[in-house]
Amino acid sequence: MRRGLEAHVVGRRVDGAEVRHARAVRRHLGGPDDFAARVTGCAVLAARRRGKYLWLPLDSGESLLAHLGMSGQLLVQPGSAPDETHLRVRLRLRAGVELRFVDQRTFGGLSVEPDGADDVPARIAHIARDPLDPDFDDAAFAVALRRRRTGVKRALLDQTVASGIGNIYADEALWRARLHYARPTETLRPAEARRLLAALREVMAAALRAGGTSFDALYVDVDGRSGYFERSLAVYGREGEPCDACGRPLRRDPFMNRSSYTCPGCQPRPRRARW
DNA sequence: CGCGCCTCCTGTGTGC
DNA sequence: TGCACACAGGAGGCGC
Repeated sequence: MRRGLEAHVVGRRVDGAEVRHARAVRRHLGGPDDFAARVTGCAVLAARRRGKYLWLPLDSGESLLAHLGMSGQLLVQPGSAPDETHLRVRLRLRAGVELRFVDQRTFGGLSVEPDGADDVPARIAHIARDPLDPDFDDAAFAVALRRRRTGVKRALLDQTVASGIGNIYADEALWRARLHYARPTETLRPAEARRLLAALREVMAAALRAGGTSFDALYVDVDGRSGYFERSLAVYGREGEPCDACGRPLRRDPFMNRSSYTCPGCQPRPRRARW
């Protein structure tokens, strides 16, 4: 998504903005009209990402911050294209081209934010670097993990420990690292923390190469194209199917009002479990 | 202060 | 056939 914005949006000026659903800009403190006023007339200088947040630094000194939530899309569309059913915000870039925020479930949203330290909007200063970031601190990650008093998957989903990891990539990385999701973080040995970090990087890099994980038409890039990483999933969504490593049937457990997928052979539940 | 539960939202699939 | 409900889940707020 970020690469698509870099190719199609960076260097353009926003000629106009239309907020069609106020909830899509609920994190913008000034409200929908202020949002539209703050993006209109601004040129887009870059396309940046930290974890699951994307932002476009503007020549006004502020940034247009986006989170896609579960179902959000940023689409570059000709203005002549019919409005999508769940079109929430329309930005007119130049004659005939629009950047559209489309979001069925409206968990995502846009806002205009002042910058903070490290060229990151102050609003997301609490979001850690993601494991593919060149400045990610491996040793600090291991320390932060061990300091937590919770299960390892809960810690992975906490974006202040490391970012960019959601339910799918957590399950895939834990399987590769042969760790159960309920393993207490404080019992992780240094070698296990290193194995987990390496697995996270493998999964995230492979998913990026594949263009992301697209279960249906909701998960697309700015051109509306799906990724194909779901074909490479080892455990997620594969309840009852044989484990690629040992052949035992994969299991699904309820976890935090969602699901965790594990191999009972490769990832035995720890005697002391936290979840 | 830190952990963990709850809520927001809508479309799809399933079971009765 | 139609209704009810489970499920998908990121993240912030808040209770303990």
